[in-house]
Amino acid sequence: MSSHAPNPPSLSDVARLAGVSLATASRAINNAYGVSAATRRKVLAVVEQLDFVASPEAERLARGVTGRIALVVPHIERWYFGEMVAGIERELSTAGFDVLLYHVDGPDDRRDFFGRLPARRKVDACIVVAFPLDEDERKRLEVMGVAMAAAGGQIADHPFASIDDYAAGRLAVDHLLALGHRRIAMIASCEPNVPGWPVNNLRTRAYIDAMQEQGVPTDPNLVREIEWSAHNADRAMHDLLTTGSQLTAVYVHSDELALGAMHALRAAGLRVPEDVSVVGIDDHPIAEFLDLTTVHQPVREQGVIAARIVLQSIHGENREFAPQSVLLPTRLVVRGSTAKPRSG
Amino acid sequence: MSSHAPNPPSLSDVARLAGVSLATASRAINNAYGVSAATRRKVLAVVEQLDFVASPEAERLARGVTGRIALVVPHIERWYFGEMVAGIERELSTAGFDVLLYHVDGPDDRRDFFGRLPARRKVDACIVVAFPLDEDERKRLEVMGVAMAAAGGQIADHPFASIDDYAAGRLAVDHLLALGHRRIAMIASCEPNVPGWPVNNLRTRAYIDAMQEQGVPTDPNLVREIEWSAHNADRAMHDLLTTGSQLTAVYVHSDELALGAMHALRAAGLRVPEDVSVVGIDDHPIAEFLDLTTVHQPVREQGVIAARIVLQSIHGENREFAPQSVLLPTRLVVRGSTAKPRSG
DNA sequence: CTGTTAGCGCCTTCAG
DNA sequence: CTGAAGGCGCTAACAG
Repeated sequence: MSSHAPNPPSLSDVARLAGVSLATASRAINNAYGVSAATRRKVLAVVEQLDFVASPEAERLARGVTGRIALVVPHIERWYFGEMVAGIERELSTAGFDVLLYHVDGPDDRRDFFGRLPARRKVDACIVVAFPLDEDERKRLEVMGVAMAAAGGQIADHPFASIDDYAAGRLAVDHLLALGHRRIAMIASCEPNVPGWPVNNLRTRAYIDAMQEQGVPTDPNLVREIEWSAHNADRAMHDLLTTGSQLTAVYVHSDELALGAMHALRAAGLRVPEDVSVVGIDDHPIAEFLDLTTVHQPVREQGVIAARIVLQSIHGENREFAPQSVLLPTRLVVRGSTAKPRSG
Repeated sequence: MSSHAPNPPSLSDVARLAGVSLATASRAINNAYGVSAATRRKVLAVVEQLDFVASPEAERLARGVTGRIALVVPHIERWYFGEMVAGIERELSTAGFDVLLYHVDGPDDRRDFFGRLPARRKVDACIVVAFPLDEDERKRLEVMGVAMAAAGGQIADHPFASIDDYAAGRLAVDHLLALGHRRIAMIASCEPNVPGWPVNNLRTRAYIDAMQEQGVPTDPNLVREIEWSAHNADRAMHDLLTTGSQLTAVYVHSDELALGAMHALRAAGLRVPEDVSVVGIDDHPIAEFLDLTTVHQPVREQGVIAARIVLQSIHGENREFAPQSVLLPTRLVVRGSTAKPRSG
């Protein structure tokens, strides 16, 4: 409990004060076999007294592992990502690992991160959160040469924890269809510069399939693709409305985008759900207070599982043993933003 | 670009292949003085070829610094905290530091973190984000013996970057008062178990002072203190309404709480701002879409400045040189949730 | 300008 | 059960 401004006590201090050798002190502290109970007690007493903590640098240099795991995450200010990080951090720190945070947001960050790979040689594993990577970026990650997992997404053939975005999308669109809607618009989000990101494809394909299965022709005039932001969703909704497409419902790729869409609806003097039904995806905490019908996904859990996956592959490195990927379930949460179409 | 599964190349590999000594290789790589251009080129070529990266453990063991900074943050899933982290991370990584993330949420996390101090000996400095600490926790933090700064709050006499919560509160309440409101309710948030946390005091005191200056008696029936959550705000608003306190406006300590309050208002069949005006604090991204009048605070900037503060104190450790704390400005953002009182 | 020599603080055979 | 000695990979004087 004493504050040591000058030099932290070293193992040799402990050894000297306890009257044993360095080796013995080390063994006692690490609970290794072959130390008498009395000796260990003596050493630990000194540790306590000196408030000794081993230098991780030295410890790890000698041992050859870092005890750290890199967490690569974009948009950390958004609920989804923060929630994911919360789950991951808890699991990792409980397992005794430290989390090295790499926030990769804009294209510059991105180029910098994958170019320099600042986490290289600093971690035992790496978790990438819902991050669409291009081919080059994936290759760069591999040169880190450590275990890897994806949370809320999928990267090459690495193990992952995520949801089935297609199923989630179907839940939302099928709900609208079941209510009797036919003129259903979609506001789809797409990552800039990464056209192939699966999430979008799947949530979009769910829409297309669901409509077709009901024999409803999908009308390009009812679809808008935007870069993720409530502003863009607001504008897209406004656009959809003025284009005069006679929609009775709108399926939005996420709740925060739905917020933007609802704003545009209100601005246009339309009521939800009387005039237009709205359904989102995520079950973001605000959804409840917006009375928004949405598809719930367990976010924190995805983080927890991704963390367990890398922990597993760190520990089982030697044996041939591939961790299992996990797809978590989603469920429709019906609130007040959806209803039967007026003229339905 | 080659992936090295077996053993990463070491400095001695580089030295051998370049035909120089370890020391020279090290100097060439670290841009130290006293290396001929030709030699350096040769060494760097080998570095490139081998895709060599120095072992941070060894580097730091030898150098005596860690190149890491601890970030202690609660509630990372909330916008405010995520935004703060984004600002801090960017600044630190640009300066070449790695960020060790410690998410401290519930009481258990808390006890664990301050008990074990997992960051001890692992970092050169520590940034604490808007975290109310009790006396014991602050003392524990000191034993880490490194530079420290607070972002969005204040800790003992450490330098900090935050806003003037009193001024922010005044901006909100004075606005309501100026519109003619007199029956103004307040929904105040308080951290559990930390009654003395300044933020709440200041935002609350702003309310009290503002009312008194206008000669409006503050009525305890118009005030509710809750633990931070939109749910609690919802309930508090409901309670305020049913208590029959004849309020015409409500001042809420933050935008996310205002969302809950607005939900209760809507549920009660009341309209904003026709029946009740609502004002929040933060200028959370959703505020715009809720058409919520609020007080803007620069969150990311607070993070950036806190980061600069610790960087400064790391570099200026030797000289007597205390970094300056910073109070960032806030401003009222008037939207559609506030208006003159009906009977005003 | 470059090579040699000690450590940095701890873990880990290998003897005793 | 315990001590002595070497080494993890790199940096930093100190000589040449």
